[in-house]
Amino acid sequence: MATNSNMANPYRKSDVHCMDCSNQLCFVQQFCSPTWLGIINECRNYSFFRKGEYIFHEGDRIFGLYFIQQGKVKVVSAGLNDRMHIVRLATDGHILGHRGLGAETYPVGAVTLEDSWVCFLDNASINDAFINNPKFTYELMMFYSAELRKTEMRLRYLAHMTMREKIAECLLCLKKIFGENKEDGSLNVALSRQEIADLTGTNAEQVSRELTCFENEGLIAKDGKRIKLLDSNAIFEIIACHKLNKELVF
Amino acid sequence: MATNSNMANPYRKSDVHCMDCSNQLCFVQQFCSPTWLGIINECRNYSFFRKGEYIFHEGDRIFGLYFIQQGKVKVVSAGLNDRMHIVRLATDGHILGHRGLGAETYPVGAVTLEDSWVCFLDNASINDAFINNPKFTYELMMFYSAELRKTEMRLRYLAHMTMREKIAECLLCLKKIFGENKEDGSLNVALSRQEIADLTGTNAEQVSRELTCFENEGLIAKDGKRIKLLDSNAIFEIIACHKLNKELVF
DNA sequence: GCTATTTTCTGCTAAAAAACAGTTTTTTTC
DNA sequence: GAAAAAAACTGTTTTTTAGCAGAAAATAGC
Repeated sequence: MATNSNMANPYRKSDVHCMDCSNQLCFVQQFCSPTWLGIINECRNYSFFRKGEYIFHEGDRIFGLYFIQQGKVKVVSAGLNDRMHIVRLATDGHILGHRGLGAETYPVGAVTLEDSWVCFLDNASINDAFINNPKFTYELMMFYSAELRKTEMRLRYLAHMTMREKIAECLLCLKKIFGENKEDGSLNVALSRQEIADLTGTNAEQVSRELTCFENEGLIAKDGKRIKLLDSNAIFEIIACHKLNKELVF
Repeated sequence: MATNSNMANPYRKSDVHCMDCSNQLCFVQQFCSPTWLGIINECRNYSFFRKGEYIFHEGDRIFGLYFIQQGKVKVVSAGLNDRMHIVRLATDGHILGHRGLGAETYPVGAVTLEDSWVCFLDNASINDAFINNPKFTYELMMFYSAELRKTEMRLRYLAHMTMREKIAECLLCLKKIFGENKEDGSLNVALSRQEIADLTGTNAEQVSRELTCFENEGLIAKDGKRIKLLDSNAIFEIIACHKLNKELVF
């Protein structure tokens, strides 16, 4: 519930034109026509969020779509007695606030895991972009369909895996989404034990215990929140019995 | 693993033109131009699947998209030692085989829960339809985005709910998807205890036990596979503590 | 309509996971 | 750099869930 000037008034122009944006993964940059890129550049809002701030809250009215220009975000949903569930993790080029049309409210909230720069496009602009950029609409459809498939697979894994397996799967997912540090090889994201628990549907104690096990088995090295996967193949072996599609999930 | 003539050669023409199809929920009928409806009517394949038959198997190559004209289908994924997981349930107007483009394989299989009639459109036709019907592409994008949101919510529930809660949620979902019989008020779908277990991520014994509890508490009436919800509100109360969005899930 | 087969139910036991509690370590704040 | 606060760790207890087994009921086959 942190307040900052950007939340109250998250409408700031970027000095950089969409055409010159460093984020090559942005759907707008990739699939909108040059003409439209200019239009979108004018109507978009660029804002900065400090670590731990809400980009939007669960229950907020939907005004448009958010594109992560640079940063790391967790998409959360409030659960039983203050318990949070992390629905999804997102980083550079990812989209937040699916289905930014109509007068509905967000079923989830979005909180930054570290300082992040986010572009915002309101419903009207997005709608115009859809009408005038069939390629953009098509690619977004393909993106959602791929995301749906991935989420359906995760649903299956979470329903049938043990704690140990879920935590192993989580570590591989974190590697896939955020990558590893080039210098020391540790995961490019620092989550608390509680956040890993919120992600896997267990509790912080269990995560702590299991990570200690993994370390004793030589699968990982840990230094506080920084975790390094020493043997990804061996970690994958833990969940291999579920016959999951490596290309699909990781 | 049943074999029938339709599986080997599921290419049969329907006597009914797409324009006159009784399924008003079909995306093609709703959002393609009249001209394109004629083209699609010519290139689609209409086939019949008896109860328990596979429409496609996990790992099959993707050749196109399936539209359920009439029937009930479970989308499944094989798990640990013969255990199945039901990823999703589908009925009239629903789409099977997301992302029917490219040379990938299905991450899931589809099995009919009862006799069903299914339309099939191959990749090339679907692609042509996308290019020439922006409205169709747009609506499909919206559909996937809504499905994604629903699946993300389900992911959250399954991660944090107890067995009792999961089974309660499942019953309400079944009511939402298949509706209730007008005559006796029972759910319009007959799943085995094992299938309910595959849907909720538990086992048949647990489901049996919990349904007996629900019956003793006056929440449901059951007669074999036919289940009747006697007090939907009381069932919802079981999961109300998870603060789930009633409109979103049910 | 009877028999065989499958499904469902229910009690019991074993295993897994959650909850609690207290200690240690790390991080934050002044 | 010390004190306070937060996070992480670890042992123990309690609760929940899974697995097994056998009886009862329902369904299918002849």
